[in-house]
Amino acid sequence: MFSSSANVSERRAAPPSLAISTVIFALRPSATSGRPTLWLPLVRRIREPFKGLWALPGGPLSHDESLQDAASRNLRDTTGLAPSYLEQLYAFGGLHRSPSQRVVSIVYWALVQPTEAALADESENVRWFRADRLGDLAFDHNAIVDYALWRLRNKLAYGSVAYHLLGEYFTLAQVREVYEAVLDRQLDPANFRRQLKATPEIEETGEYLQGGKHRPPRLYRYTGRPGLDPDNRSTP
Amino acid sequence: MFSSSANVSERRAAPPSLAISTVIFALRPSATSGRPTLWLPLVRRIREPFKGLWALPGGPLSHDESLQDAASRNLRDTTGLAPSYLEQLYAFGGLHRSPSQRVVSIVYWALVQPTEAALADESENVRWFRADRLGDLAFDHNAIVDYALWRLRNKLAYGSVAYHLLGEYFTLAQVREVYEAVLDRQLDPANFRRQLKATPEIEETGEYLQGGKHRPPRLYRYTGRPGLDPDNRSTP
DNA sequence: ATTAGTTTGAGTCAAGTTGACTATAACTAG
DNA sequence: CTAGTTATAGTCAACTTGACTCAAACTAAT
Repeated sequence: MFSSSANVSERRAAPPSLAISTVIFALRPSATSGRPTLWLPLVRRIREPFKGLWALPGGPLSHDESLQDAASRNLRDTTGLAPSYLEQLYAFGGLHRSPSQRVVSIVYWALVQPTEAALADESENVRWFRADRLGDLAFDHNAIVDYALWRLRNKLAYGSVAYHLLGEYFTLAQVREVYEAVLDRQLDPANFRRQLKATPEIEETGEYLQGGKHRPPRLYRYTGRPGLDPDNRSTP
Repeated sequence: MFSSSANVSERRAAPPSLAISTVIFALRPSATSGRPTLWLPLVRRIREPFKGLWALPGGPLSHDESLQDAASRNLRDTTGLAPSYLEQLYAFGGLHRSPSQRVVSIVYWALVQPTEAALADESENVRWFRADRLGDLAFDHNAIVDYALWRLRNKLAYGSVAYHLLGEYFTLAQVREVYEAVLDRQLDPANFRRQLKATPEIEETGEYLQGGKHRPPRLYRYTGRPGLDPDNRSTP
């Protein structure tokens, strides 16, 4: 370990250190509108640099775990959550990301289902924030979150990722609400439903969602595997 | 540095080491058909592990260069080339990628123009191979090349990347040949040309390519920036 | 000079997709 | 029983895509 007071020659001599961080997205009802919105958990820095500021959950890579396992553990340690989707985002390795020491961060992004997200740990030093109202984060973490959001929007348009923000059963309107929250624009209900019904990975169940105030919508299920990055390729 | 004979306890104690590698694509005429085909340069391993096998160009990350700079230097050192396109591919960090030591490799992929590629260094220990006929490579490099190919095909379909495999001026038929080489299927010339003419980043020049055996085709130019990953976002 | 061969480049047509919109069905709250 | 609201189906015009035809422009061979 290197202290934050490492001088220049120490810094030059040190090999770049390697860390894993994760951007964790979940849907929570907005405080104002009640509609689902994107939220993510951050942890407060308890030491320099950036002491007191909020940052992405992360930590060093231990020698006996893969990158994805490290991200997964990291997520469980800080929030108590198990992700329903986990993918590598990017390796950030700029020279001046941390003032004290050269750090290369391999960042993952994750989606968790709302049932899980509801029972997530929250404390003095772990808190959930709306993804569009984060304030200034430590290091380059604002840029990282921006990129993760861009990726999420992209994957969403591509098609396969929305369901991992929902539970096992969902209505087509709920899927549309996910799209509307993430893309931040309204979508035509009828046209959206037509597209979803055309994708074979969405299976109609016999069930209906009861207890609503209006006509009960049919429940659907997602059948289909995510993976296309190297770590997920072998599992069909 | 750790020797390949490091014992188990040394291995457990060592922090994972960090390396940069690059998958470099260029177009060269096929020996048989003469049509453009994808080729990439590999370097021969001169020490264990995998001594004698071919591997992707790569090396350690030095403390004073960014990840992208390291990939770029690495490319220049082994092949003498400057890339016209360079993007991060993935960070590979499986536990058993190297038998002797835990290595995390941040891999970039690059495209070089054929004029450059023609004067690339080639030697006993640096040689170009057809991307579809590589044989067994060192480490997990076959999987890495497969993933890079998958990414290339994807980006191609997305639209912006084909021109970086060509020179500054090109005919629409040359662009089609790039697509045919990378996607490995024939495309209808008339429909393909219609699509290209609809993309605003392709600009008609007044020039024609002379010296062909048939009707001289018009020359075009690509105007448009690549970047969408974090390292290239600020440059508009 | 003429013709055959080849590639460029424009256009047509049917099939499929998308966005805007209308209409009906099925439920709840009063 | 009625008004309000959401679910779900359907229509129609605009646009996109793939298969195909055809003329234009050049070279090479007769």
